[in-house]
Formats: sequence, C-alpha cells, structure tokens
Amino acid sequence: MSHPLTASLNPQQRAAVELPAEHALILAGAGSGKTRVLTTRIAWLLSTGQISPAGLLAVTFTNKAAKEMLARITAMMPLNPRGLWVGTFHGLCNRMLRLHHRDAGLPAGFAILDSQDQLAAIKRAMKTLNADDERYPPRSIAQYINGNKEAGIRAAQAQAWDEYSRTQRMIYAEYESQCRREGVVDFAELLLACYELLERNEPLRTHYRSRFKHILVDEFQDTNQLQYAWLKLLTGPDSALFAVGDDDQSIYAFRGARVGNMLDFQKDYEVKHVIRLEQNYRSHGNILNAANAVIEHNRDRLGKQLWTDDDAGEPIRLYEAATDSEEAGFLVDEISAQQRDGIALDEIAILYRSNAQSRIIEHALVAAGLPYRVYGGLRFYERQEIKHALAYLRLIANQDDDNALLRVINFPTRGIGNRTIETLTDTARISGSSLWQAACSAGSGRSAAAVGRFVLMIENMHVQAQGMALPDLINMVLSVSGLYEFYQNEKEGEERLANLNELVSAATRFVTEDENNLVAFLANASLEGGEHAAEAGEAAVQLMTIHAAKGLEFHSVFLTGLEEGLFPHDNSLSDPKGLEEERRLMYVAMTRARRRLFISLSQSRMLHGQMRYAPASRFLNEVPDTLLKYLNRGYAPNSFGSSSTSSTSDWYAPPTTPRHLETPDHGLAIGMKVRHPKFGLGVVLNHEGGSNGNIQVDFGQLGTKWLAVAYAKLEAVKG
DNA sequence: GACGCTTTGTTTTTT
DNA sequence: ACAAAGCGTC
Repeated sequence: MSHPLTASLNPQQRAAVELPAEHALILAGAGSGKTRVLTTRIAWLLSTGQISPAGLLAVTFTNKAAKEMLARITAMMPLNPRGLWVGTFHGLCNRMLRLHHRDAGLPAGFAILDSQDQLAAIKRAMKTLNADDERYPPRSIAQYINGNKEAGIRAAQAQAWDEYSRTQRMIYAEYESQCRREGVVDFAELLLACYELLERNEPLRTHYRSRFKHILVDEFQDTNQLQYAWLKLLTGPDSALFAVGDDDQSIYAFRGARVGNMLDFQKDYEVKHVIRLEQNYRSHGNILNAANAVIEHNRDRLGKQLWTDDDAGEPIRLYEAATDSEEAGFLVDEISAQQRDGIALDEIAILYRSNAQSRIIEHALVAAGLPYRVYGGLRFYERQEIKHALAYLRLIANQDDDNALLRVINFPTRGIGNRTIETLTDTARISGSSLWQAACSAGSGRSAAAVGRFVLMIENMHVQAQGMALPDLINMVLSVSGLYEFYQNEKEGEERLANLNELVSAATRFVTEDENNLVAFLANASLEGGEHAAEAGEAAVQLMTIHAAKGLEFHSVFLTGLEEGLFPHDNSLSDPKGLEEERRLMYVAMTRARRRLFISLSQSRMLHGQMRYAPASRFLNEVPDTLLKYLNRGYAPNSFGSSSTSSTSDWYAPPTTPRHLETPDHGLAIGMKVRHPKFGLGVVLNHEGGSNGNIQVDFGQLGTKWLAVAYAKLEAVKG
C-alpha cells in the first residue's frame, strides 16, 4: 500500500522518498525528478510523523532553489516556513552565527562582504602591509584566502615554503585581523566561522546534532570541502544524511566544488542506500541519446544512463555559419519561425559558453524586434548606486565598517580627498582603531572640517534612524547623504534613480515579509544579490550562459558557439579535468531541451576586438551523426564529424534567407575566381555585408582567409 | 580634488 | 570591442 504523497512516483523515486532514517545517496540524472523526490521526502517524513519541522535541515546551493523547495513543501502541507531550517549553506550559517554571535566571537550586527567588498578589503590590507600588488594581484590573493578558508585553514596554519607564499600568508593574516577589527565576514568566512563555532563549542554541537534528525542536501556534487565538513559536523549519531546529486552535472569545480564528496560520503558513512534515478521525464529520445553519447566520453563518472519512455522526437539540428553575425541571423530567423508556430518566447532559450557572446545576439534580436531577457551580468545589489546607498546604511548599523566608510566618505564629493583619507588611515593604523574613530578625533584645518561635517551627518542619520521604518530610513539616508541630488543632476542618472527607488520598494517588501531590521536587511542584500528585482513582464526569449541554465528547462534550446577554443574553452584544456568539466557543461546544456535542440557554430568570430577562426568543437564529433540534421553544409568540407548523409525529408525547411547566395553589390559572387595583390589567385567561398563587409577566399596552399572587401583590393578573374 | 586620457584584462559564478 | 581602473594634469 503506498502513501498518497508517493502514489504518482515511479518505483525508484518512491523508494528514495520512503527510505528509512539512514544515510542515503540519490544519483539523480537530469530531468529525473530530483527536486520532486527531495521535497516529497520531506513532506513524507513530516506527514508520517517521523520528524517534527524543527528536526529537519534542508540545504541547497542557491536562493532560488531554496525558495522553490520551501514553496513546494508548503504547498504539500501547511507549515510556517520561517521556523524551518531550509536554506542555502550561507543563509543557514548566517542564521546560526547571528543566533550565537557571542560564542562565535562576532558583533551582533556583523556585516557580510560580497566578492567586490572582499576584493576592496584585501587591497586595503595589502596597502597596510605595503605589499606589491603587481607581484601579488589582489584577485589571486582572494583566491588564495578563499581556497584556504574552504580547506578550513586559517592564516596561522597556512603552510609557506618560500618568500612568495610567506607573503601570501602574511596578507591573509592581515586581512583576517582587519575583518575582525571591523566586524565583517566574507562568504567563505560565514561557513568557516560556523564550522569552527560548532567544532569548538561542544554543548552547541551536541544540541544541533541531536536536534536535526534528517539532513537533506540538494546538488551535492556542487558542495566544497568545507560545506561537506560542516554537514559532517552537524550529522549526529542518530541523524540521517540524505544527499541528492548528479556527478554528470558538476560544473563548478573551478570554484571549489568537489564531486569527490559523493564518493567520500559513500565511504565515510558506509552508505547502504544508493538509488539511481535514471528515467528522464523531460526530453525526447534523440536529445537524451545525444547527451548520453557525449557524456560517455568522460572517464571520471559514477555511471548512470538516462532513458525515456518518450518517442525519439525531432533530430538535433545543426547550423554552421560563416560569421558570428550570420549565426545570430540564423537564431533570429529560426526563433521567428517558432514564434509563428505558436511556441511561447519564454519557452525558447539561447545558451552560450561565455557572456561575451550575448552582445551580437542581442543586436540581432533588437533589430528583429524580438523581446528577450538576459540573465546574469550585473545584479541589483551590485550596482554602484545601490552599493553606495547600502554603504551609508552599513555605517548606520556599524560605524567601524571601514569598507563602507571609504566607499561613501567622499561620495557624493564633499571635499575629502585622497590626502585626507591617507591621514585618517595613518591615524587609525597607529592607534589600532577604525577609520570612523580616527575621523571622530580629526584635528583642525580645512579638510578636518569636512571630515567633521561627514561624522556629524552620519551621527545624525544614526539618531534619526532609531525606531524608523526601514523604507523611511532608506529614503532619509538617500536625501541626507545627497545621493538623490547627485543622481538627479547626473546626465544619465535616471536609471540609477529608478534603482534607488527600487531599493526602497525592496525594503518595503522585506519589512512585510520578514522584519523591520536593518542588519537583517543588509545581510539579505549581501546574500541574495537581488535576483527578485529582475522584472517579470512580457514573454521574452531567454538568454543566459550554460552555467546559469542549470536546473532550468525549455521547449526549444539554441546552443551556440560550438567551436574549439570557445566550447571547450581554451583555458580549460591545460588540465585534463578541465575538459571533462567542459563536457559535463555540454551535457547540461543539451539536457535543458524538452523538444527541440539546435546547435550552431561559426567559422569566424569577433573576440577581444580581433577576428578569430576556429574549427568546430570536438563535442560535435561525439554526437552520433544519425541524431543530427544538418541545416546547411559546412562551408569548409569535413570541418567536423564524418560527412553526413542528412535526411532528405522535407518536414523541416531552413528559414534562413539565402543571403550568401545572392550576388552582392561588389560583384564578387561565391565560386568566382579572384586575384589578391599579395595572396594571388583564389576562389570566393562566402561573403557577408556587401561592399563594407567581409569576403572569404580560398587561396589554395595559402589557406582560406576572411578579408575586408573594402581594403582587400580583390580583382575578379575570368575563367 | 576633479577630470580626461591611457592602460589593462577580459570562462564559467553563487554565496 | 569594450569597460573599468589607474595615472597624470589642471
């Protein structure tokens, strides 16, 4: 007899949901109902009375996933979501550290540094030490610090063998004490501080270990070393750790994710229950077979083979363009055709390997009047004007936050220049105090008067803020600081003003949903980046990197830029593990498509201001030819795969305009013989853009070249 | 202290 | 190509 919650699940899914309270690893392939299993398990545990809501801890990687999980659980049963320990690693650690800030040795209102803030803080620490920022680029120092923290290593324990590593360690130590002095923590610190709190404080650890009877982890393949260690610390002798993941979708190794945690977990806990979810409910057979064929080229796998009951569906369509703009043109034509077929635009996604590729696609979409939305890029809380506003708010909450003070002490400008700031920094350094304290005791003089006015302004804000509602407080800060005025007078300031008003709205929402608490609002801003501020609105084509597409699905997916050097990316090839990660990325990209998958590539591409020519991606060779339909022949013969025998059925008509077949205004048509002053005789293979555009010529022994028609001085040759 | 010019570095990114 | 950040001048 099956429980009503699990009645509609397949046998593997049901088995996973109804597992006894023991450690389990669920290997859940793409589109196999992973989130459903996780949330149903939670609902099942609660509804069968096996645990109370307080005994549950569920952790995910992103805020979006956490929200989705909460929404699904509360849809299945009435619960107060606030009492639940469901959230991201960072969110839960933040919560625990705030509850026990005294034990953790942190001030009650500790601020959270985002990556930008962290970099600025590192630069300051390096200045204090007079460290050479050319030999020690702040970015690499950030990597060093975060890498160490993720391995649980403090500056005092860091190994150093030579002068270089000793300096790195020294900077790390300085940064550590600077953060402690200012009462701020970075992202990695949230996890490490929480880990250390539990490790050091035995009563607290025992409390949580016996409290959380069931710990469930989503996207386990994305956890790093420290996150796994944190989970181990929280899992008591009577607790069950339920981990869901897919090693084939591990695409974040480059930032510390450790797929090896899945194997370690099996070993460390002698996991008896390993369940594979291999039935895919998302994609048509051809898409799935193609994705399987690609991922099989990876050696480092736990092993899993997705299958579907669905029919084969359409073949995967392949388009090879001569230029990136032609590729964009293909996307526009094809998407327009699908729109005419009645496919909703937000069910169509254009995916790319790197953000730089979006620009030219956006151009084409704008020109065609197709609405689109780009994901990624600059987030709401990362915008300059928002960071400025938040810095004032942080100063109200904690005057010792030097990062915040430096950001706004002279913005808008109020006569406090670098010289004055250096004096303040020196004073602070000598007395071991914060910049704020140094500013309060600034002597006399013209610049000191300006500093005095700044101190007075912040103190005023601080006094006024007491008992004020958050949105009013923010409005007050924006006026008193002069930020409103500054952006009103700025020529292109309208959007920034709108964003500042959006910040007030965000605070209004926050107050109704959560609480009227400045510190909580600031923590939320650091942790959430402000994705929710992204406007919904009309249906639009979805543009994003493949990384951003993980976890999503679309009716039609356009996978672009399948060229060597771009995808797989050059920088990943030096390391054999890098190529496998790129291949997993390819796997993730393909499995986003439910019904239609298009793959495109271009022979040439504008990159860093230079035209780059690249052969087709090796991944294309890994897709069985039988699953492919070539929309056009590659211009360069055998540029990839074995030459295809594409089907001649006419169920599909390529919608592209035959622009490369028309005789252009310069009179050099494809197939014509031409003479170049330097390269000699050649044959025109392709061209784009007419007289002001480019032309591709095969010069035989000298190779095939793209030339600017206007400068190449090509001469047509008879015969 | 503010402004404009040169230099530089551009995979992926959540928290 | 392009943006941000650093540098030198007024």
